[in-house]
Amino acid sequence: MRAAEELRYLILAIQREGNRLLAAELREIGVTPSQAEVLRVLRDHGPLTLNALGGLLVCETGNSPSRLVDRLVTQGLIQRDTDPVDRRYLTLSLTAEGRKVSRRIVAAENVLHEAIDERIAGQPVDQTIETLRALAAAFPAGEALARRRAAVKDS
Amino acid sequence: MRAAEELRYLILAIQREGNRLLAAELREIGVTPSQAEVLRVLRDHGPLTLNALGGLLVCETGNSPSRLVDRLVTQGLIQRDTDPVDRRYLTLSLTAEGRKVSRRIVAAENVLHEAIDERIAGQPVDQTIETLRALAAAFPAGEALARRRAAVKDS
DNA sequence: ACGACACACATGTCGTGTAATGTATTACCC
DNA sequence: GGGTAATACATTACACGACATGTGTGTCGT
Repeated sequence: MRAAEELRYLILAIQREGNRLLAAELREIGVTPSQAEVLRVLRDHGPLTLNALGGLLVCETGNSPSRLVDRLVTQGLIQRDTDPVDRRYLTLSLTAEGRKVSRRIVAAENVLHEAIDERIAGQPVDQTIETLRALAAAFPAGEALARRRAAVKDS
Repeated sequence: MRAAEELRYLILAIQREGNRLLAAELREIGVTPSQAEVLRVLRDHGPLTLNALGGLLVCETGNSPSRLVDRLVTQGLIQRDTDPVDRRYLTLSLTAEGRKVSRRIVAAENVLHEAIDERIAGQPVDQTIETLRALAAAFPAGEALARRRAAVKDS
């Protein structure tokens, strides 16, 4: 099998399985992996407009994550206010409940991350990350990651 | 950011973007990336039952890919017959049209694979693949890939 | 000032991806 | 042989993910 093809299928397989495992960890918290990412981004990067949030998400490239946010508002985890000076913009922020849930999400993610750490122990992980960064760099979702790294560095 | 977390998001980003690019290539052929995988597997691994097909797919782990096959049958790309000796089983095979489409799919995939090759040129790809194989090995979807490799080797 | 444009967000539609449940068919065991 | 369990597949329900399109809201040129 061609290297690019194997890479593609490996990445697909790992992504699916990681998502499944994370979903299982998050189930009792009552959020999905995508919803968890929104809460994590909102917790780490302050109040955001919908587009700014979308720009920091790896899931849901392209369009604004209106519906993703909808469900979190319905669950009382996110507060959504329209900006009074420019009524086109939303201001999204975590509610108290949302902050509480985001702490549990971090714990659930850590369970997955430790499972990953075990599986890749002894492998050249830094090399691998560098290769994958090169692959992701040109893509919108890769840029979202880079923006998050930059924002963390600033703070 | 922790290595496991960065790995997770990189893999998510690359998978999304790869899927988007492949979907764009496949659009004019009229199939989705998942449908393309079914046609490829069916082309490479002869007639299969639904469960056997599911065992070779990286997309759609777990359940039997009934719906996925449904649409391909509707499009006239797959022939679905019930096994006469054990009527629980299906026999899935490509139609003539399905074989024609599968050839166009290979060409579309090659466009993506060449784009990937360009992006990872100069990177230690073999190392990366080995690391990802270690990560995928324990998972059902990873086993699907291993089964496909084994089946190709046999033939 | 007003009309075209640009911008932010919302909505509709289609095809997954996953889990849970239902249904038909065969195998097993007494 | 008849009832029960196992097996293969189908169906349902929910939430995405992507694309296209719609709807308010503000900006800018004239």
